[in-house]
Amino acid sequence: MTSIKDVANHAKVSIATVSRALNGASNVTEATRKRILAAAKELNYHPNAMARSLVEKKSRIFGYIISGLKKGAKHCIVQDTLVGIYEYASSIGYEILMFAVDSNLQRSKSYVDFANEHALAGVIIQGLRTDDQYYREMIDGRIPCVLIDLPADSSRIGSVSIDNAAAAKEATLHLLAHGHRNIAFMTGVDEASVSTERSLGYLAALQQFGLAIKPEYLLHGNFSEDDAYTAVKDFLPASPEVSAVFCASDLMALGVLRAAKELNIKVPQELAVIGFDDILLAAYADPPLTTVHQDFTDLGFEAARMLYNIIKGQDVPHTRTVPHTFIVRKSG
Amino acid sequence: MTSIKDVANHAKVSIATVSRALNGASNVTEATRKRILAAAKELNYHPNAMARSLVEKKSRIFGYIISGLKKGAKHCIVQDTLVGIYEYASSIGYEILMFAVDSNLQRSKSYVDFANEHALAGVIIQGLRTDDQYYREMIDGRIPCVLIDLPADSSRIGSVSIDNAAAAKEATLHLLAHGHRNIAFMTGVDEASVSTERSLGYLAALQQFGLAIKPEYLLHGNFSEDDAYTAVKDFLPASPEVSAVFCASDLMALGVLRAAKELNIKVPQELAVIGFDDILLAAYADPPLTTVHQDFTDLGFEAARMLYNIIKGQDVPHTRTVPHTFIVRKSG
DNA sequence: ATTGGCCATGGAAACGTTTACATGGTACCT
DNA sequence: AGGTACCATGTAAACGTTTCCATGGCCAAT
Repeated sequence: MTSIKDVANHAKVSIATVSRALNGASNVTEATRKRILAAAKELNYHPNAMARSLVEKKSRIFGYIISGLKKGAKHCIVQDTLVGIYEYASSIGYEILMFAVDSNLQRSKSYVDFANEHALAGVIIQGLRTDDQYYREMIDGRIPCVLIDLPADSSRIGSVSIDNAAAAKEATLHLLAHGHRNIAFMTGVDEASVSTERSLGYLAALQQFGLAIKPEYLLHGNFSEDDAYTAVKDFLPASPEVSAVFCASDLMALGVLRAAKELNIKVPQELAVIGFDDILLAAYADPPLTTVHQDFTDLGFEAARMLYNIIKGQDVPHTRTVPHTFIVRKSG
Repeated sequence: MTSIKDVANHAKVSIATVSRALNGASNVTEATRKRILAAAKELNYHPNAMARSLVEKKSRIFGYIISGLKKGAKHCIVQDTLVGIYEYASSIGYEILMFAVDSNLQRSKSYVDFANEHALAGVIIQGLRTDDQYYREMIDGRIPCVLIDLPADSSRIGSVSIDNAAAAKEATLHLLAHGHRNIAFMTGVDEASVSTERSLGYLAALQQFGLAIKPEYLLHGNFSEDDAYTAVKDFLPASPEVSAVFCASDLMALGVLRAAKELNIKVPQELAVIGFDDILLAAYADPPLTTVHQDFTDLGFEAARMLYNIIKGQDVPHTRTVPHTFIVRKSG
């Protein structure tokens, strides 16, 4: 590999000058800069990222830390988010290093160590529960963080998400407007803030219509298709007055759809079902799912953009709400 | 950050001994090793990846180079593959750095430069066409490569894929066994070896049944749902004798399904449709797609495993065929 | 004409590792 | 007892950058 030394020799200057010229420092004569640029190009020189990071004590790499990256996922959330992160990162010459935190994958090190070892410029965290073992240490550390779908409880870190409460309220209001009065809600997991936000939206809509809140209408699906299926399979026959189920995720809505089919309950005639996320399968479900669309690519892009702003010390808001869309299909 | 120096001071030894102890060199007394390990743990020491890579001239990072990572993909191939790569990489303490090559994303540098700058231990390449601008340079370079779904034309590099020709033959034989004699084939793009392999399998099956090959039955879908839709929309009405279409990808099969629906052609009664890949949507299509299942997570895992073997100089075969499964659903 | 200041460039340190080589002690062999 | 060989440990160089500080030339001001 050709190093800065080779360029220096070739251009008959010192390595210091080469470094300055290549990094756009002002104090280099135009003539020498040109000579250096020419030499660099001729020798096909590309700076060694590690040497640079070592001296700068900071790499030009974003960490993308995700929880729940596992085989056979029924959605492309990670991929879609990655596209957005990648798009922004590549526009500013940054790379993306992956880290998956998975309970059944015993890593020898935590993502905190991971971030430090590679002197990451910043990390984007997605899908993590706030009760995670290392969460506190990470966001209290010295490495800039942007959280996707997690609340930022410190002004030092960023947070990006859609307005989950508003979206959930919107969806519930849609059901209410169509005459539904006994609407069950399938929650995800309590440790995920999006889940509680969506519950809040659901409750707010009921309240707006002056409806009493029935705790027995809150079902627990753990963001899992199977758990939702099980929960609803017992619940629906026992509560025939329920005419609609609003699910905090499409995956759970799919489970509800499956249960309804097995119970011979017609969707949407006898039961309206609404999901959340608009994963790929939502449009292909039978019937196609009415749901809240969130654009994970946008979410990723905005997260990366915010991260870069934080790194650059820009004084920008550290919370960003990305628009969502309510999509009416056939299920409710 | 605590460095090796801190550990050395704390354990009252030189940094060289610390390095040796931590890297499991044999020539360290058990007593000092223990003392060093204790010191490292107490100080929460983690070696700086960049400093290490710099002196070793090789990082412990795999590059994952993909073509066609874009917003709104209708499949999770990248994500699924990533899971497999990640699983193996993390088991050996390696990380994954992403690189997307995309025509509409003008990167300032090529993936060859990318790999060199980061002194990647190796790269896994997926989705690339062999006529790519940098392909030759990359696989002829000094960085170990494993290709997914690309033929390895050199013994220095690895290649992982399913047996595309056999799978395509299997699918075509299935149609033939069900009485179909006029079977059209929807190809992907000629520059993708999987596409030509699948063509070969299709032709081999026809040949086995002693059927003449009709060039007009070869449709061009460019691996695109819309292109397949367009191609078949003209073709089907003009060729009523055709009773089956075998597509080199599920996405194209989806396009065919859509066209058939619009042409009021019943699938599978009037037209059998078979796809390839078994993407998530295949099972949810209407009717559910009969297709060839390939496990991208396995593919990724095997690619990473092979890459590591190559790096370690293991003398293993540089071509690996991962099992596929033919899945009969409702479409053909 | 001398001095002061600015500016382009160079020298060298520093970043945190690994590792080749040097060193000194201990145990074994003759 | 003297020498030798081995083994644990230390010293220092090297990896390729960036950047602080030094240097020297040139121009302008007195």
